[in-house]
Amino acid sequence: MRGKATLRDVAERAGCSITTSSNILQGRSHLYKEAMVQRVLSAAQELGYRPNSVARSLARRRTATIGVALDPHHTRLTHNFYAHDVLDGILAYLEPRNYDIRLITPRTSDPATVWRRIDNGSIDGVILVAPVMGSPLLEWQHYSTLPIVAVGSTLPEEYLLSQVDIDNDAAMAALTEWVLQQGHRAIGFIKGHPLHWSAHQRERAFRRVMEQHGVPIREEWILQGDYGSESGALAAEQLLRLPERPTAVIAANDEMAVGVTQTCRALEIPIPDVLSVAGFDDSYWVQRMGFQLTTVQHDRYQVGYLAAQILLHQIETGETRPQRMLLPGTLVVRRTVALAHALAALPTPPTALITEGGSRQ
Amino acid sequence: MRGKATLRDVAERAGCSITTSSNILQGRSHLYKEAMVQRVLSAAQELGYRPNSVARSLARRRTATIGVALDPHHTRLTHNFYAHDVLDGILAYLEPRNYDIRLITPRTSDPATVWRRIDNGSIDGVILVAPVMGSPLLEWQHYSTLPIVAVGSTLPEEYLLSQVDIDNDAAMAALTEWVLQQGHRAIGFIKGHPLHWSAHQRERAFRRVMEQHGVPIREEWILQGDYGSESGALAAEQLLRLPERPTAVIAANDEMAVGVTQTCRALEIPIPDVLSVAGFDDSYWVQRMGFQLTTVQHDRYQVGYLAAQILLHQIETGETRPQRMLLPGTLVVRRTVALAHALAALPTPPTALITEGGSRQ
DNA sequence: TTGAAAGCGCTAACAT
DNA sequence: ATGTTAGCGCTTTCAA
Repeated sequence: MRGKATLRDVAERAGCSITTSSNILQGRSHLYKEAMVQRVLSAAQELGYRPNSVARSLARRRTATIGVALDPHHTRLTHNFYAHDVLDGILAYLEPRNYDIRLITPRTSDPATVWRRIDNGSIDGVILVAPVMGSPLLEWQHYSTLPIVAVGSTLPEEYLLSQVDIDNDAAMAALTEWVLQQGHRAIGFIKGHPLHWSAHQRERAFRRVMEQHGVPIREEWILQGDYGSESGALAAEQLLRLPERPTAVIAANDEMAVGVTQTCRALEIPIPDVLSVAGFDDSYWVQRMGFQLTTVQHDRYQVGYLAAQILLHQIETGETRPQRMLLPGTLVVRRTVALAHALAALPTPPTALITEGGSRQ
Repeated sequence: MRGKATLRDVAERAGCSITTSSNILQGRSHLYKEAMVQRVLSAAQELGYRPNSVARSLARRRTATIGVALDPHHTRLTHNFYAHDVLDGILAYLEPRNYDIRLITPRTSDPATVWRRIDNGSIDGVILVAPVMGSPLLEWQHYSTLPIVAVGSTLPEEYLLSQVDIDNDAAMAALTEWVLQQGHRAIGFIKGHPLHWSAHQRERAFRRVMEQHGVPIREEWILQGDYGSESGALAAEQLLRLPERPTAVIAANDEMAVGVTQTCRALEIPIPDVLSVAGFDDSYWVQRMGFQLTTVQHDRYQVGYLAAQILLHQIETGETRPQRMLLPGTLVVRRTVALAHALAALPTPPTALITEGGSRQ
């Protein structure tokens, strides 16, 4: 019985038409006499009636479901903390609005296949999570007319997509500025995964600020990483073997920064006394595990939340002109970046800033 | 045009009936003449036809979608690494079978509301992820007849649910055995969150093994935690303030074990020289962040994978008798548990065992 | 105030 | 080898 009563059953029991039941159960009871309303309501109650959302979707041509598509490049959700925060934000926005989420994790790179799965009539719109360069997700133009919002990758305009992301450029610029303000001039940089736009944006910001301050960039101190901690550890090994070492290194994300600290521990190079290390992202687990990493914090939850909001707006209004939204980051000063030895006191840190744990020892 | 061609359009263009198109596009082309097949196929191709999955679901009374319901107790996916692994496993099983996933994250504790969202005709079955004691997810009996599999919580039989989980009891027993074998007799224990069945199961296993070995349990060394690292840190503080301290402490999960190491660092208590610490779960991030924690590893991915498999089996066969499947863990010996001072060489470790990093220094 | 009827796009018996 | 027909369970004009 339960879970299978249909509108027709309710109508029969209440002694009215299906239309009437439908209307009343959808809240249009002002059209009917109080008695009718009661009959329908209690019939539904007694039968444990619950509308079949599939039938409803078909009739309404609206599914109240949005898709969340993860880039096939990120094969495992587990290892993709970015997605977790974003998903949380998306869920937080959608849940109270009675939208459901369909998780789509294509395992192929063929856009036709990918988009056949995404746009098959079961969702009203889709959020693309951190599409990398060459992602099939970005080839939507030939395959779908669904409202789309991309998050976690600031894409070139030509993709014609609404986007919400953190402001990689501004945040990395601020971080670099700050490291410079601490008196460092010999600064290394570990780049992120080359298929991620963010990696390039972060690197570019670093370079620009260095140039603006007239600080020379030593190319041998710029190393390739892939956002994984091992790559950070490896890069650090290379870096620290060099005859001339930097006094500080900025990693394009926290995980690589942790890799650097691991190498330093192995090599007995004290942080920050001999080498200052800065990360980027303020990753939950890094923070959680007690690393006192100086980094930049972002509200990725908010990224998801806003993306969902924009998407729903697009769905509901039909207004689908691409818009881009970049959220600012916040410098988080902890303990892994020290004043450079040579120089003494310098102007105090910039505006937006969190200081934790007091002293920068 | 794209995305909106219907079966009817295809039929018209191919000059045949809707049935014919439907049959051919579903792969029943052996029924038809080659010419017909070609006409339909190319008509579909030209129109960019893609079946509407909502309509198909309604007609077939099958959605090819399964729900993954997260316990409302775990408000944020971000902080719930358990769910990540399990989700990965679920996705890995379902993706190639063309099943989709609907993520359901109820924010209320009212079972009627929760189940109205879950069982609304849009899914063929549901996986309950780590339901805690008192979870609305467990009140399915009055609200749903859907096939259900619970993962991440080994529930009492009376819930009449199929379950897949790690074998908390056996794994904690093995870990405790091993700590005992290292010569420790003064062993503390930090309990997990009291609403999790796993917390009780782990504690019980610890106690049982201690008793079996005739090692007295000191209740002041058994502390309450909540699976969070702060709770581990706090518990350690209490523990280490005691006049008599244990030589080893087992935390009911890795995160709390990390908390313990943090307290130890602050108090300058060397691990494992003065205090041995063991964790449980072999969490990805803990491992990743370079903690050399001795712990127990579980294949949570496999838990998800199997759960999906069992669920699909139930859906496809109608066979819904509850079954329980517990996966064994593996001891992972790293560096945070040392031989107890008093005692020298003891019998070598038990069977299933991974040794990493060589020496247990 | 209520109900009849058409239809959402597809599937699947059951003809022919 | 192909088509007719009757739904799936609901929404929504439109008429009464």
